Amino acid sequence: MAKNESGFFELVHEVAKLIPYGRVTTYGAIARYLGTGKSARMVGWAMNASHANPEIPAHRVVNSSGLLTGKAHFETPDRMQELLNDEGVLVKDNQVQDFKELFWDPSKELSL
DNA sequence: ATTCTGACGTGGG
DNA sequence: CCCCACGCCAGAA
Repeated sequence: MAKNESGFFELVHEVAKLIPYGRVTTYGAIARYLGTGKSARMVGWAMNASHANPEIPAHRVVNSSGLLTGKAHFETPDRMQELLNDEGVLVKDNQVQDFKELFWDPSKELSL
């Protein structure tokens, strides 16, 4: 693993796997951490490949608003909220409660 | 090479 | 609060 995969996914996947239990992050935060900057779309897109990597908690990745935008891409639309709820992350109307507190910024946490 | 599409982000009306 | 447009860049057809 960690064999310098030139693939953009690999970078996103590794960061996603670093997301602590019961925490959430945003596409933009990951994109920023990778240096992609504004290309937050690429992050979400890379998450599409996460289907091949069950170790990647895509449910912990939400948009800047804390909305479960990618829930539609899960096995079932309710699966994402279900998983988050199981981790202690309260979700209401596709929106993460206390998102600000649960927000885990890689470029910030990993930078310490 | 060209075109299109995105699980986004930010800003403006 | 809602809707629209632009930027951004990597990969697939």
